[in-house]
Amino acid sequence: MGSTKSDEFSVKDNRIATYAKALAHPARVAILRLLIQRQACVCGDIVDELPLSQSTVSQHLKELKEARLIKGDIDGARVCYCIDDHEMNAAKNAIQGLFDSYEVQKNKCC
Amino acid sequence: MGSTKSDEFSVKDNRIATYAKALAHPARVAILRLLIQRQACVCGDIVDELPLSQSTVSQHLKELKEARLIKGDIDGARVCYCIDDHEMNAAKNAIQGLFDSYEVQKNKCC
DNA sequence: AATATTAATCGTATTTTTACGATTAATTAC
DNA sequence: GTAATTAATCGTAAAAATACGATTAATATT
Repeated sequence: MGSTKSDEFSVKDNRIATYAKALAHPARVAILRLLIQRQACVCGDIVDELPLSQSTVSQHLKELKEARLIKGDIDGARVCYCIDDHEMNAAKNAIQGLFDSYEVQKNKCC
Repeated sequence: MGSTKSDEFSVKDNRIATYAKALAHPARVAILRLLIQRQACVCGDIVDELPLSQSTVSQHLKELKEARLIKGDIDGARVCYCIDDHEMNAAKNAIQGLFDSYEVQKNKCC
């Protein structure tokens, strides 16, 4: 009890939910926005921009990495993060697909 | 400690996060999809379609209502749910806005 | 009026998320 | 080689989400 019954729902709905979950915290949205603006960004710079501790930012980065929306390139002691283009498009299409299906239904005049 | 530091982030990022959170569970995506397909749906019918108890579905409906993505019209003892068109568009635009800003940056050739 | 149906809410257990400080492992600078 | 920097991970506390059964309040049926 308490845990999510993911298996009971369609793969499609789970995919949308997973992508949405990655966007479901303002810190993670802010990180994505930062990476979009700057194309790429070293972890420390992200920490500097956010009102959160290094460890907390690292945790948010991990979640975005697990959702595959970003990837990190190791550059010596630093890690340079950037958007994962392929997965970002997949997320866009998955979420947009839901909104689009709404538009389609809406425009079926009755 | 433990709670989300919403105030520390922009209104824009919080709005995206809030809409995304509403979509961050497959049951809620399934509910939205159902309402899109059928235009409107009585609560009991939604319960019948989902592999969750009545109380759990009610809780998910509450969250979607709080995010304003759906609204419920009372019809006697029943409640008929449907998409809130205005807010659905707002959600679409907010989330799409993030993805679009990525597209724009990406196409700025360098 | 008594009973049945419907959907929200309450209470509760469990899990997950959020957040931080401390530690660790690795690279870099001295 | 030692010290400093960097970022991930560990441990932990607090909060929020998920799920369900039981109860409640309201309408509908008999």
